[in-house]
Amino acid sequence: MGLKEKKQKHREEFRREIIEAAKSLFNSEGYDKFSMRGLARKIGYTPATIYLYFRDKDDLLYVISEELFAQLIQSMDRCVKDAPGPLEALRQSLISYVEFGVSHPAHYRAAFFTNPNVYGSPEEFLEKESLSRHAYCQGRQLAAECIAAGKLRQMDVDVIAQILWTGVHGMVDALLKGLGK
Amino acid sequence: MGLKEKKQKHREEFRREIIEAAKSLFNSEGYDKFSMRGLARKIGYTPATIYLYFRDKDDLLYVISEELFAQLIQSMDRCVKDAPGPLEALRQSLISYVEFGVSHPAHYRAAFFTNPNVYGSPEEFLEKESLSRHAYCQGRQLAAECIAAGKLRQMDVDVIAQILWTGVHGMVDALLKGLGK
DNA sequence: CCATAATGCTTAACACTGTTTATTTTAATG
DNA sequence: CATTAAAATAAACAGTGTTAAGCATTATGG
Repeated sequence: MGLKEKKQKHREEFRREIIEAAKSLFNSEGYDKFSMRGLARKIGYTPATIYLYFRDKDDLLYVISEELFAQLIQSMDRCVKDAPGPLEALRQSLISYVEFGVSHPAHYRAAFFTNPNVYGSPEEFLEKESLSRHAYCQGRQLAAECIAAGKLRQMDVDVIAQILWTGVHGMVDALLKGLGK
Repeated sequence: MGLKEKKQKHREEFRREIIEAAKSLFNSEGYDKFSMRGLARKIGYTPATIYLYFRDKDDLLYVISEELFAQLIQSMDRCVKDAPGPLEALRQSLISYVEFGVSHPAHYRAAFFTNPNVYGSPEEFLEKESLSRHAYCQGRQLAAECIAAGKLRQMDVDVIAQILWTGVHGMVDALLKGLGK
């Protein structure tokens, strides 16, 4: 009987409503001002209701972050498609990472600057198959292709990938802090 | 009469006691678990007492951070003294920055990864004459000397300084997250 | 059609947080 | 010793994330 499916749909629509409200609140109020109670107020429900749709605050933030990383991956894919070669693809991907970071400050902060992290401990991050991790691996893949094509000096792929990520991440952080003057 | 001075000394000794307890609690419990109430419990006083010695939580964290930056500056000075030339001095200073960061994770997080920041808004950071800022300027000075000595390509000092800081900061962040495998 | 079961939501509480005000205790001074 | 100044506190305010218990409303099986 299709009633149960309709129930399920209703449930997921409400989930979406919460996520969208959370995203909006998150962007307007910033990470530290964001609260479950405030979100509940915004959607016109009791705080406890949110917990029927999300395990806890971290779960909600995780879902939001993952959706943003999906966007980043899309953007990186576009870079790869449009680029004439692997080096340019890598270059543009790194640029799109920085753009991604600076255009979603609160989310970027939540994903990378806070503790306890929404992506759990470093070990959990490495084990769990998140979109965040997927984006990183995609960057590493690009670097590998550059090495294979002789466009980048021969070296450990993980080393170069981490150097590159360290660079763009530091860049984003500096820009978010307004240290780029 | 020297009694008032002795009062003052007592006051400062108590301040130190709070700072030391806070530092210890900070390192053992981490940034997010640190609380004024927990600190008060630790030193055997009421939370309100701390507010007779520090304006608020941010003030206390600021003082702690500044003391750590004083250490960093000392370490950088040693690098400059021991190095044979400006380039090596810069190199060693950058290394000591990373070492500084990874050996004081909770403090580093508080100083750089949280919002609201203990160093206030980016504008306030640039205006206020903090030791944090002093350390940065010292690094820039080293870079300038390298350029002057022809050891570094001629370019805008602020640009190279920010590139370097971005690099080591990203490095520390990656290491703190355990992404260095 | 109605009793039963399940669902969705809320109320109320727990255990915290930072911070302030008024009050009491403690210590120093005239 | 009484008075005054300083230090510490109790109690409250306003907020946080989270959960267990209760109350409706809705769907289902007899």
